[in-house]
Amino acid sequence: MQSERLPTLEDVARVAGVSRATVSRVINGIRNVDPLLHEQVWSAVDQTGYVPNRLARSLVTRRTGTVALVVSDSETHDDDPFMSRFFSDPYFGRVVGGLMSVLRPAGIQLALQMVGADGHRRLIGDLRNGQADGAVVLSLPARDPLPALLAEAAIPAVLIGRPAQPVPISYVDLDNEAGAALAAARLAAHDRRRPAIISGPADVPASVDRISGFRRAMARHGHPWVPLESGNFTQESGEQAMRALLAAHPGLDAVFVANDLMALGALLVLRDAGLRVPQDVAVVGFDDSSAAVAARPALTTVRLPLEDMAAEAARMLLARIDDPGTRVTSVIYEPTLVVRETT
Amino acid sequence: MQSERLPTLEDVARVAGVSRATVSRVINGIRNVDPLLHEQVWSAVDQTGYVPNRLARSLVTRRTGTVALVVSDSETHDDDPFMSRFFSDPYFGRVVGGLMSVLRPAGIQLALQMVGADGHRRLIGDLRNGQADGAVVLSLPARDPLPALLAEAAIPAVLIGRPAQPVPISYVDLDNEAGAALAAARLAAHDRRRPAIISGPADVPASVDRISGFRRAMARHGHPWVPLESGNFTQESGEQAMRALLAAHPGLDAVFVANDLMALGALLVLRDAGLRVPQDVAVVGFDDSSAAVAARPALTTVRLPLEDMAAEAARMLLARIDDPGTRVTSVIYEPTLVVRETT
DNA sequence: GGAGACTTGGAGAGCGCTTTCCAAGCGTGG
DNA sequence: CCACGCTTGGAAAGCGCTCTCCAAGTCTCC
Repeated sequence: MQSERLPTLEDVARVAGVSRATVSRVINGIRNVDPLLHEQVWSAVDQTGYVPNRLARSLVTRRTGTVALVVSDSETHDDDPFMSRFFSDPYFGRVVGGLMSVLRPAGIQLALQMVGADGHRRLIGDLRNGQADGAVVLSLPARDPLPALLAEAAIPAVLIGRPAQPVPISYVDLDNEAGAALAAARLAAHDRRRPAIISGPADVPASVDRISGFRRAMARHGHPWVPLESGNFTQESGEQAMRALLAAHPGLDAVFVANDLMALGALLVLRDAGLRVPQDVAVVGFDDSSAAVAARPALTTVRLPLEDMAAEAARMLLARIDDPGTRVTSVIYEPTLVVRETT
Repeated sequence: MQSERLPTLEDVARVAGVSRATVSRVINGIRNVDPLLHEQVWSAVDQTGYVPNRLARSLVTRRTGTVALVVSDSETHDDDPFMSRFFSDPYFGRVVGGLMSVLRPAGIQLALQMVGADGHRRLIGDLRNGQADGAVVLSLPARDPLPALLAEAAIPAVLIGRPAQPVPISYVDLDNEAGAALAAARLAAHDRRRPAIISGPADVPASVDRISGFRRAMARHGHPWVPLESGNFTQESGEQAMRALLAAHPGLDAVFVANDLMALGALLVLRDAGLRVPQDVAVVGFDDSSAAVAARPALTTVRLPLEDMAAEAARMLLARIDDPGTRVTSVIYEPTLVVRETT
């Protein structure tokens, strides 16, 4: 890597018999260059095997051709195993896939940035002086100061998921309330009378919305109150919640679970309890992740088009980078219900 | 982001009343600086809110503090949906998690690089002139030219998974043969007499080893030949393979499946065919991914300690970056069998 | 045929940082 | 008391690139 010196613009210029500036013009596709020289330069580039040095270029253009995927988790620390759990969750992969689908064709790199309780200041600093042109933020904890800091520093950024406190930053999200209502409607239509909820953490916006959406819709269908047990989006927590629910409300005949992984856990517990799904208890999940298809019985679930959302976030970010004057906007996706075997 | 100019070394120097060089020394922790000045400099840093510009620093030091995670897939193109499938596979997340566990404490960034059929040359160029200090390579296709190119360009790199052709590059891998043998032993011990294999693509080294390891071990146990059907590591392909196997060998009583996702598919098909697992047919998977625990019945599987492997790869890479003279070495992990309900 | 407008190439000044080289300041021993 | 060696700070030369100026050359039109 450091062995012999790599060819530079200067070298190309020498071989082509022109000045550095001319080579730069040709390479960056600026007109006003004699076709003949144009030709000469390219052949010199071939000859020398020249590749522009991105660092040097970025230093002057103030553009890196990189965006950061910031995974913010101000509540845990570096040695916390939570992070690895997060990465193996399908959620992370879907987001990366979605981002890549628009970033890659645009020739933009994705840099992964994790930031814990302390790193905020540092992150902002790095971002500001050219680590990346902008950031897509996956903000995990409820009261994360990061979105506000980003807005304040005027760093182009797009959040995936609505921030807990209103902040002047663009975001993409799903209409979680509507999604939950969809689930409720399905359950009510099949005449379930004793529904329950397994929710996510009580302080995450998405979680809150799913709960209120479900409860509100159920109220409309004549069930003013729905018991709730909350988990943390892992399969294991889903199992625990299901057990607790079963103990407290043995007669329940429907469960709305705030994500598929927890629903998977719930399914296992129901099975172990000798309850048939969907005959005895109907289950609706949320996300439509690969887990939903893999589940037995296959899970009816609210589709969260995460890949599309991430792709849209990437597009919004790119637009904002191109023109910082772009207005702060948010895109809310409409959920759909994917009916499979558990309802 | 571009609004007002960020403080530079120069600014700090002015505030502290010393020269640029001195500030640089203090910041980079070089001795030989009067404690008094030392103090003054740091307070000036605080005062100005100075953050060193990584780009400028990298340009001169030739160190970026970034390593690339290269996902190489020379056989598909940009618009191929294969990639998104890959990202949602737990495999990707586990690797990222493992890498991060050592990179993050070391203060090193991870940049995601995807490279398709054409991008090799460009990638090498970018890597050579300082996109990253080194690369961890996830090489998907069988005859990928990338490892050889990296070796030739003398770029610090570590592969995850043995390359198809021998190449002078370090790698981490699992002893796939031994893993398959473990599965075979388990099956034989439970007196299964009609085993079958669902393998991965025939040209991927890991796949080949798992097949030969299983067959060899089974031969030792008195089953000289084992029928095989191959898939592509997706759940769906697992289903297809299982169906084909069932059609061709209705009497089979054991299946060794080359990864958990395909095993999940196999399980579903067996269930639909009215076969009980493990009573009628025993199933052993490979990977010990989250899918194995989620499966019903829970999947007996060969554990692939991917997080550990990725972490080790990161450590090896870091060592090699620090001292390019480090010898090319490979670390082979020993597999273990995780017994659950399917055997 | 010459002045003005336009095209095209080159010189050079940085972008923000590190690091070598040098000079000044200090203490010591002869 | 002066020569010598050591410590410590500063000046300046780049790292590889872009891009603004400016000069030279070409063309057009009166």
